[in-house]
Amino acid sequence: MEEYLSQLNEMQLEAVMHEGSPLLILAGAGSGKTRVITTKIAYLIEEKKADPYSILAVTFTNKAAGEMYERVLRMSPHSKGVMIRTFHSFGAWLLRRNTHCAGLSSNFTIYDEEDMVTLLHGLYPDRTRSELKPYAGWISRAKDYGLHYQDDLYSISSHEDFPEVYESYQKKLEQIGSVDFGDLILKCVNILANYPEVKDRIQQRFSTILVDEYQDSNVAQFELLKQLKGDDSYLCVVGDDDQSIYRFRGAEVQNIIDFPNYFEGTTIVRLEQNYRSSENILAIASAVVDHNTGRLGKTLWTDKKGGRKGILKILEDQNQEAEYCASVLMEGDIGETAILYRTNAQSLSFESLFIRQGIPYRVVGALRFYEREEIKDALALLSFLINPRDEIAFKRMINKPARGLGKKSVSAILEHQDGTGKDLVEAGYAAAHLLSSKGGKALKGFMDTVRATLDLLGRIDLPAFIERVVTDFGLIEYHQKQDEVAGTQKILNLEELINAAADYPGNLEGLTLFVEHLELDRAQLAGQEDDRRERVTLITMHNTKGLEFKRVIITGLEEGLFPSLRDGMDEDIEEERRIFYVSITRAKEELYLTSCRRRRIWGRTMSFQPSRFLYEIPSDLLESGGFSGESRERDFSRGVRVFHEEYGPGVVYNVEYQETEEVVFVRFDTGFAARFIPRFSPLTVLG
DNA sequence: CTAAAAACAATTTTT
DNA sequence: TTGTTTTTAG
Repeated sequence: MEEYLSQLNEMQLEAVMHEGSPLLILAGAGSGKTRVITTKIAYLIEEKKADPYSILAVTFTNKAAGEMYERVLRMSPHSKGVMIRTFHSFGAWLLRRNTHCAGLSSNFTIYDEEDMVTLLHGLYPDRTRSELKPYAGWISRAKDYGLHYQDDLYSISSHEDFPEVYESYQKKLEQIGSVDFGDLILKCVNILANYPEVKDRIQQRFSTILVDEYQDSNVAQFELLKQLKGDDSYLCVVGDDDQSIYRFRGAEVQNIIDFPNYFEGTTIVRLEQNYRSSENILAIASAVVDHNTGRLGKTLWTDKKGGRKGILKILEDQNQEAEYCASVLMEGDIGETAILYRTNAQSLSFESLFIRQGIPYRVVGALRFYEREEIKDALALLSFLINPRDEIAFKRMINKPARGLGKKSVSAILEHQDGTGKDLVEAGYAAAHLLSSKGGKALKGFMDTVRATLDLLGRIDLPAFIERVVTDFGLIEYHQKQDEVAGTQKILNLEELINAAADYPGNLEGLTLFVEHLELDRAQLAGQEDDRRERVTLITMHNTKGLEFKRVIITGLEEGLFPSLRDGMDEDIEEERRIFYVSITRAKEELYLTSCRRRRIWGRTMSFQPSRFLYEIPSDLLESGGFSGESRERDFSRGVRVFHEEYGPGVVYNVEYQETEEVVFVRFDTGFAARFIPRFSPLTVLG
């Protein structure tokens, strides 16, 4: 322990040794905050003889939780049993142990946003999924803010019918016996608030609570923290307002500012020495984030003087961008390089080039394994076995593959179930006689398979069980055909799913846990081989939080893509800028920035201007000089004001390329819209 | 009821 | 452009 403590600087040591009052650590990027937390946990156990079971540490991704646990285990031999989880996974844990307080059955399943939309669609069949999608978003957001359907929801959505949609959604969800992500937090808050005996038990168990990435906690999570902290509990949170990048998900920076107000006597420790990046890279990051207002403000410094300047490259299109990245990879350590992008879809051009050139890569959390059709199918079957009231899972799988049970059969079963409190297996058997003899037989067959497979649970190991499930319900055969027709590899994915179950016990608890982990962790199976050496990392900017690489290439620095422009509110731009800040500060030694003039989106080639962020980097920090000081180029691009001799002033709302010809779409102030080929038409850009 | 055709949705970021 | 869902014709 001595050795670990001796590696810390003065402020870090203060944070580790601190005890008593609540502690707020304001930790800049690369200032060793994870080291501080892990050392603090190890110190509590080894030096202060704290019981590992009394310590709860909360992080924001499962990956971070796993890494933190590993590190603690390495430092402290007695630390087995420390609970390190994400907020949501902790919520699921607490909820499963107290289902009776929340009106849930013990084996609830967890719905993601797609399932939410499906449920809403079942409730409002006349509306399209895309009409209902915003409602799902608003419900999630409302829950992030701790709001129930009885509360004033105007701040979430001013839509007249939102409260009633939320209400019917919530009631349906509870009837089915499932929860969504928001419920994992909200229901816990309710239980702790309404059941003092549960609250006492939990507060007594977790006398020490630590929260990482506190700037990304939302209001509901803050409420949960307040409930969890007893009079004698020790609470320590670590955060950086400049790295708050989940506002869209309800993250509330205000939580940091409010922390000392709510928890009286809070001690604040600042960590401002950066151990990761060179002086130049840090200067770029600081220059950029300086453009934000409303920061708590802190000055990062490093003793790694100088270093290489940033390298900015303007490319024609995404293919050139990928080729440029490949050339950068060739001249350095591939395993220590990461390619960052704003949207998952951007990984495609890199992947296809790297496959052709044989460059080894790994994609972090992309094309979400668990969102694939076959995986969701298998998961739906398993969910239905766990919770036979799960209507969403039931509807998805009852006629897949086709067994002659269509809409009519489904509504017959549901009607039969209505109000009886029966689960869908009972209701299915009971409703079988209402169908045609063929349909009744098929329905009984399905339900028999349900019972027969459930009977196997506990007798064979979990991978074998899941294999039986996907085989016996005909899923393997179904997707095998699909594979042959479409040349996909769905069977391979199903096999991967089966293998992933190997670490779980072959009983109902094991199965429930397995499904829960898949639901809570999108990246579960995607990044299996974790050895970083020899592979370049392809990753979204959001996913890089907490990671570091010698060389970082930030791609797609184009206005409209990054910053992503939706409605262009200032607050949104500031969040985008923080995302840029997070991205830059991942780099230890070299930072590359690329921007394309054209990019193919949805099969259409669109023209882009360089990101405004590039103009915020001082020229002397970039090797080839930068844009700063230059005024942004005035050319035909989205949002630019133009003038036409005949139609007057207007705004460009789109630019496309047809072959090599630039086509500009203009909406004039009169309301008239038209397209022009600038080479031929009298269109001028207004200054 | 099934299979083919047409319509629709996706590209912001994630637990 | 791509894959999935809904509509339609048989």
